[in-house]
Amino acid sequence: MRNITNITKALSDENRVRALMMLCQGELCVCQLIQMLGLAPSTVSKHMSILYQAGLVDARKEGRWNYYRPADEDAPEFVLDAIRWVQKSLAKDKKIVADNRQLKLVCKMEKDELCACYERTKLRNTNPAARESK
Amino acid sequence: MRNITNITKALSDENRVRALMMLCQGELCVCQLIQMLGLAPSTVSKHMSILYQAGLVDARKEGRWNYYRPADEDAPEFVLDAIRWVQKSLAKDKKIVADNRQLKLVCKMEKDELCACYERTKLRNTNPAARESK
DNA sequence: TCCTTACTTCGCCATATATCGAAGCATTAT
DNA sequence: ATAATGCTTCGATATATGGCGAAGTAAGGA
Repeated sequence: MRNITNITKALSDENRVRALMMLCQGELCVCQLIQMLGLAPSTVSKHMSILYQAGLVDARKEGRWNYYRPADEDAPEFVLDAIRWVQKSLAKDKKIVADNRQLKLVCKMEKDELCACYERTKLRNTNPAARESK
Repeated sequence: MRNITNITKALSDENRVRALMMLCQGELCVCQLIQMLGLAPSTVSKHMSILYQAGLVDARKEGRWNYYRPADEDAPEFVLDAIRWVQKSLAKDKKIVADNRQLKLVCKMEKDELCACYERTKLRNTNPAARESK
């Protein structure tokens, strides 16, 4: 029961559903998901851990990057069925189709160009005024 | 997209999932659901309206009774698939099996015996002290 | 006509969730 | 060795959700 509601809870947020659908197009690092969702890194990280806890996605660490992908074939049947249901139900969804289009562009971007999501952090750390305030 | 998350939101609460699974055993009135879930009438009513808004259940009014049942064949495919997924995934769930057992007993109960859920209300209305306090 | 019944709606409260920025933690680059 | 990068964890806050009881409503019965 809890297994099932963990899945439905995980899928009850639009941004998490978008993330899962994007991963169905291919493995992505958190950087790319941040770019695509337009949310703070900490928020995206939280979303991914919820999807992970529900068993809907797998994770892989390579150097500094964390890559996520949908749960693979040896996941429980009810997990795979849930993923298939979302995929089937949203295949033609306007927002999802737009995401997939945008995703292709993001996947072509270089890593340093991509991680513009951290620009604010960079600015703060290299800003003398900000440093003084510590 | 919203259609889909309305469904996952509706299914993200254990009591609503239990209710839906019970309805899969056959149409039930709110009275019976209150008895089975052990929640306040207002709470159960709210839960049913959420399931209804998501399209997961249909409703029928007969006299004073409101009967609910799972969405039928002419509902959208993604709704039917969602119901089938829950049914399949929870067919052997301990809590659901126990519910189904208990449900058989509840279905045999008489209506007045059943609506013990309103006892507190009855007591309040027939209690002179309570009346005076108005 | 007035009461009871079977709900639903409303208003409230406690808890859960989504979001952010700050700080922490590995890993890689300088 | 130190700094930067990519991400996670923490703490705070605003909003959403689940729960209840009181009050409202519509139907049937006395």
